[in-house]
Amino acid sequence: MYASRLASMPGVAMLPALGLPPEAPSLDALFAAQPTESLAPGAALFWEGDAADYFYRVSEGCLRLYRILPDGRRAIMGFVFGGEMVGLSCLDMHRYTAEAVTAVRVRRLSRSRLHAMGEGAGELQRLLFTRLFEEMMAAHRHIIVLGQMGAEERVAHFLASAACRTRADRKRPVVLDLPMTRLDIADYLGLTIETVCRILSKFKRDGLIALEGRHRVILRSLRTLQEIAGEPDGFDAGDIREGRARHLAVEAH
Amino acid sequence: MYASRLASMPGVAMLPALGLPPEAPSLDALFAAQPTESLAPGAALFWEGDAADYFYRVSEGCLRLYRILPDGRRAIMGFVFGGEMVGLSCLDMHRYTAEAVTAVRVRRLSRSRLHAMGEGAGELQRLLFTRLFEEMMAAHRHIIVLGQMGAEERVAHFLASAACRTRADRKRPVVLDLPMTRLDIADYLGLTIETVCRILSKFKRDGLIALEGRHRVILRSLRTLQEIAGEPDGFDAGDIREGRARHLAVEAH
DNA sequence: CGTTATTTTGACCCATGTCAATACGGGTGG
DNA sequence: CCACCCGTATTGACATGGGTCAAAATAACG
Repeated sequence: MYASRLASMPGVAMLPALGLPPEAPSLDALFAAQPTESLAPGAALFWEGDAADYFYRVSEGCLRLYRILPDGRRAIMGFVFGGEMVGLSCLDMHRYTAEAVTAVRVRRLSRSRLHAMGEGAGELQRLLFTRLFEEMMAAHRHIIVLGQMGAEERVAHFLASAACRTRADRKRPVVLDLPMTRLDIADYLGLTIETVCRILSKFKRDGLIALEGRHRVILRSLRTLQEIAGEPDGFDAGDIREGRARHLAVEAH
Repeated sequence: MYASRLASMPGVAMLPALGLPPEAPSLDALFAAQPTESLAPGAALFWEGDAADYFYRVSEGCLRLYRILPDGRRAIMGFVFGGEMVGLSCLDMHRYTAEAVTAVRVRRLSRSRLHAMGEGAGELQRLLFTRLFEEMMAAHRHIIVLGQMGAEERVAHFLASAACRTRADRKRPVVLDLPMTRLDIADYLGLTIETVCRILSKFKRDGLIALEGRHRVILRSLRTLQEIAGEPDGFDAGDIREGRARHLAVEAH
């Protein structure tokens, strides 16, 4: 289970060390100095249990992050797209497997090396902390989706938040390319393939989306999807709606 | 909604600054230098949306961490018991409300001040990172529980992991004091009160637990509960069991 | 084009949620 | 110390969302 590592596994390239402008050692700049590695679809970037010696920045493609439970079920913790980072949220070893959904291009950064040069640079620490908090927020959102939302809400939320990641403006037809399979989506949302399909079909019938092939979804009404999802995220709704709130005090008497 | 803060809100006591042994500025030591504050049951330590100026160490009692969704549902993200910390996992403002379940005693530490002195002390940074990772791991566990496990598994997992937190040895009768209500448990596990009750009753019928009053649970067979929960946590089971694994390749042919 | 994996749809069933009644427990005032 | 009360918990009857099983349709790939 710990076999089949990276296709290419070049030694860590020399960092330009302190040759970078010390005032802005942006992570991006550090990554840019690293060689690019490639992963074929289905290949693993790292396995759950591997030593977490590096973290990564995906420049192109899509990864799925998952754990396999003892009885074989698979829980997908998240997806990573081009421009995003993976591998920070663990101390000593990876807590999940990262596997290429599509062909992927990544650059890696040595954790220990970064740590060493980071000692001085509070700036870097700050960046890492921030990234970590973002992951934490994502985890919290996921917990809420899985713990409180019904199937329809979950799928709507999935589509809506995918749309956000593309920075698509809230205006008309957002074209999404979802590279993962229905099973991936199901394992991510804690549903079954069939349920995901049925709900996508329903959204289609209702004119909320259009499906083109297996991986292209056109959101005809992101607004409506967001409503179904119960607001993309927290805020903007200070008013309590309908009634599913057993913990609220009884109405005025 | 942003009202009713702490009962007592003393200014941040002077830190012994660098008077502490610089080689071991343990967080506990820092906390110990802070005055203790008290919270009555139901009182909030902080609210979702509050500026995250401090973090806290609970010396006694139990807190629930939750978010209220726009439609009034409540998602409990976790519970905090004596000896544990809260309030780290956010950058600028708290992502959930922390509310006392029982009477609580806490000490607070100024985030900015700690940050200032932390610049030099890589040791401290390291401690915070570690705590953060632990929270991350807890979040991941929670995601798996909510996404993949059935009601019975969820409750078993809840009991088993509560038992672990008390550091009770795996040997016979573990006596748990669960200060939260059934509703709290339900909102934490993504279930309803009724389901939680029914499953507890079933466990009782099956001789796995005994209930004493509303808050005391005696685990007669932690082992069995852990099995129901599908292993307390990941490992130790390299073998794949029964069949709920659609993503596994078809059996040999 | 044919072959195979993925997706979609349908029929059916079960685990949980919902609604409603009852029982318990823990505090209060007599 | 006992009787009463109210919030919490438990139990039951029933409804239903979503899972399961099975078949058909569609896409991807050689």
